[in-house]
Amino acid sequence: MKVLIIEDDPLHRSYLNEAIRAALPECDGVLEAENGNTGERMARDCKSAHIVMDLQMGQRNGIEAARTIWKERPETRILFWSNYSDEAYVRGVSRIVPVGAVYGYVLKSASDDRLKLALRSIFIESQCVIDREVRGMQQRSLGNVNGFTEAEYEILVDIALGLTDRAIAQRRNLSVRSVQNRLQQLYIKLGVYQPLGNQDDDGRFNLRARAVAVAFLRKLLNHSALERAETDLTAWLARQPHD
Amino acid sequence: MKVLIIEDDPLHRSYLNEAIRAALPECDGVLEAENGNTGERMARDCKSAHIVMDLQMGQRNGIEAARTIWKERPETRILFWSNYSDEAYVRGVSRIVPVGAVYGYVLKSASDDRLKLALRSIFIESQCVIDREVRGMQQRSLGNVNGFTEAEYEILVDIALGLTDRAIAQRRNLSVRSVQNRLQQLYIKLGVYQPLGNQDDDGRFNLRARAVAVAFLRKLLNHSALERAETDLTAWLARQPHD
DNA sequence: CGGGACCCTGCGGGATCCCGCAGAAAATAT
DNA sequence: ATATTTTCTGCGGGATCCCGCAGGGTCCCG
Repeated sequence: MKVLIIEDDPLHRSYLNEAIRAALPECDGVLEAENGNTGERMARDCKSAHIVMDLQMGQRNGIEAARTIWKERPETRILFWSNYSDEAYVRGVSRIVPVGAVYGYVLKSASDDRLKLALRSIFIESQCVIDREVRGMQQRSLGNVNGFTEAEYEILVDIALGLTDRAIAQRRNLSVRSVQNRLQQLYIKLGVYQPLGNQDDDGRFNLRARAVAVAFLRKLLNHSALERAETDLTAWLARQPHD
Repeated sequence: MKVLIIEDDPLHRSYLNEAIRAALPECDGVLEAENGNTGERMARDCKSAHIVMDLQMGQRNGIEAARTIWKERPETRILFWSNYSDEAYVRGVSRIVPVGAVYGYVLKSASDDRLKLALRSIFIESQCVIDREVRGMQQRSLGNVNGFTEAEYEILVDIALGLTDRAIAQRRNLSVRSVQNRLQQLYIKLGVYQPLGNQDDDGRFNLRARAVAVAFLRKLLNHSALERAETDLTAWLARQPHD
């Protein structure tokens, strides 16, 4: 059994290495990659079915890497070890995890023991381990009390990218009016909507831009989510016949 | 001589601690704080004039902390030790550094020796040390070849917050038309401007929203910059007589 | 002093956005 | 199968945005 570490911070990498050797004596080899690209390649080459990786790396995003790795071998077990529990990350992960896959999500702030326990649970006992904090957010997010539909999230990303209503309609196969309906939904859920009576702060905010701002502040969006969306968008634009 | 570490990652904290002891044998005490708030307090209490801190901490942003620390004692020497060289960070730092202050900015990816050298330069020899990569960005940014004016950056932040033209005009004491002029400048510099002939991708993008997206992708803006701007904004809103 | 470079400002118009209203279509419940 | 809810859609109008055009300041230079 081999374990692959994908993590760009050398300190964290060596810490992980040590933790893995301590927690998994049956492991006979720990490999290290310092970014998503080489991580993917090494996963492919050495057929390691056990991976620990950081989200948020400079070169190539952890989620991107995980997606392609899982696409090639869905039975791979991945433990995400991240600094943050941004909704953007959690959503990004749950979007790509294959059905029935074993994975984990623990925060770097977790204790030593917790990490080791997670390692054993996932790699030995085939059991998912999601950090309590992350799990809580997941519940809130998907259990639709104040959570965002896939449709709403999608349109949020679209306006964050700077698309017009018309472009979004085209992309999502909707009428312009429907796009605007969804936007209204979004504005309401983000608490940005302005009932007409409000004289105080009326007209101060451009709803569209404001929605993106609060989404960022709430960490519903973050840099890597935006980056991912941007590459998706350019791919779509390229496929598009020029009007 | 005492040194104060402000850094939320325990691994990095202990690494720093070790590096400081090794590089500065004349140092007779290393203190640690795990977020900006306690960092500020400790800086105030123990009158340490030598600080090493991370930007990007969960609790309270490094830049915020540095600002208040420098406001209280401008002669404090601060070494910023950060993962990234986002333009938003660099700009944020250079905005708050007092005239004549000694400070440094080195990336976490720098070698051991580089860090130790920086520590000695700043704390012993009173010399500023800016990482080459950061310095490069600073030049490009301020030497106005493709760099952004303070005015342009300001209006970028304003639209990122979701303000309307009118609100911006009010806030910055300008006419609406002037705001729009600056926006046009911004659009051009961000490479978002659409000359009218372009039939291909004409009308796909909402310039205002697109500008914000591009700024984020280029790391001209990031979460902490936005957060800072948001608190400034709410302060201004509170000061504002209701219409 | 006149010319030039720059920024601020008003005007006007076309494009876009925001959204209430109301009917059609689809999904869901009873 | 019918009722109810949800979603999609067109229409229309007011607000906002985007920006060309032109006039008015300020500052600098010859």
